[in-house]
Amino acid sequence: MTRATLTRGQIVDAALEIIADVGVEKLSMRQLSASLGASLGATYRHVPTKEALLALCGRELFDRSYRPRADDEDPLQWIRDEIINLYELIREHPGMAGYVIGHANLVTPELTAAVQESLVTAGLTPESAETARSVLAFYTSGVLLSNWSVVLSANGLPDSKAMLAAGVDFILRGGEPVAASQGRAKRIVKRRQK
Amino acid sequence: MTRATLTRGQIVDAALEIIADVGVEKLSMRQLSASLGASLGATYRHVPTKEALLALCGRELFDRSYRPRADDEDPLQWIRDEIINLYELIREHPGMAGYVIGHANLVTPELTAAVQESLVTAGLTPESAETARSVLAFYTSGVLLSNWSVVLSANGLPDSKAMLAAGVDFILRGGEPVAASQGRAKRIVKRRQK
DNA sequence: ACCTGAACACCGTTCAAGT
DNA sequence: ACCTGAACACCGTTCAAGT
Repeated sequence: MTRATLTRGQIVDAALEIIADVGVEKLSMRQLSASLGASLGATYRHVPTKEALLALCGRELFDRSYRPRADDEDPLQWIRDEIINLYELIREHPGMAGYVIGHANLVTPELTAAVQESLVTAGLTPESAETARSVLAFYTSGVLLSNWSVVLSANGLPDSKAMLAAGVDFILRGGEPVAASQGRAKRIVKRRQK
Repeated sequence: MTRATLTRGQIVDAALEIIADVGVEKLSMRQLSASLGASLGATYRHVPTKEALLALCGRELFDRSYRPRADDEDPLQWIRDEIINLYELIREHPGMAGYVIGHANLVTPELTAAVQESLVTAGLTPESAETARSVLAFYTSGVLLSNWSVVLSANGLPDSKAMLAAGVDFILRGGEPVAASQGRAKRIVKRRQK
């Protein structure tokens, strides 16, 4: 039987769904193809390799979690929300952290510029902002990749997001909270149009 | 043919050697067994699973890089040196970062205590020290896992260690260098006794 | 006890052959 | 053009059988 045209986007979305269900580790190209109602060869026509597909999935998660800063939005709060947004989205896709972070080209020039500008707007010198940017990026990467929630629950700590935010605050202003917590960060996840 | 008794330690060492050569990705239990002159089944008698073996390798790297702080040693400089030590050792074993970091139990209570004490000795309040500790841990994890050197060389930056140290300094004291650079960090790698 | 090596149940990837 | 599905060259893991 022949199939309606298969697309890269469909493959990425289907892969992310399986990953959300069972984790990256248990994703196979065969299962993925089956879930799309396609053959193994068909999938490979649109995606060169499994590794490449996972990189695409990583970028997709990154894109879904990114939200530009509104003009009237507190710059540090925006950074904090962005990090927490990405953190939650990745936690829903076990094992994806490495693919979101692994290849540096995921951090787009736009994002770099937006963070840099936010930090300067918040009062840091351009040089401090550059260092803070890289520290924030690596701190966030570390949090995403470590089995953070395990550590936390082992210590009986209540809220991983609060601790994540505390780390960001520490980096940004030496421990003073960025803002009185205005409820939790708005969670915005863009989904591909069907 | 029969073999002189195989040990877990030999297996871990042989695995790390292969990893240093070709990276984790290309390590197979068959190749590993062959390099030990043993059979596949023999290896599996001493190690329950490949994943478990890699966790052991991660811990071994961690142990090799750890060096307790001398009484007369500057505490912040010690932290900095420890991080750089681990960073270099991991870079020599491509793909191992995830296994060094992945499971939180690698960060032993001893290390946690040593870092905490060093930070307090350096003048931080116990509460700040706790936050700084977790920020440092995640920052370091992020650096280890990201393909940092790629980013750096792309930007034409000269010395990845200098940048790593700058990040640590930023966390520890807001950008002021921890110490006038006294040459590079002493590199101490313990190797298992043969 | 410890080891061997064949066997099992999978992988990712390719490619002739179909429509 | 796009898809099928068999085939290839591997995996990690197990386990009867040997010593």
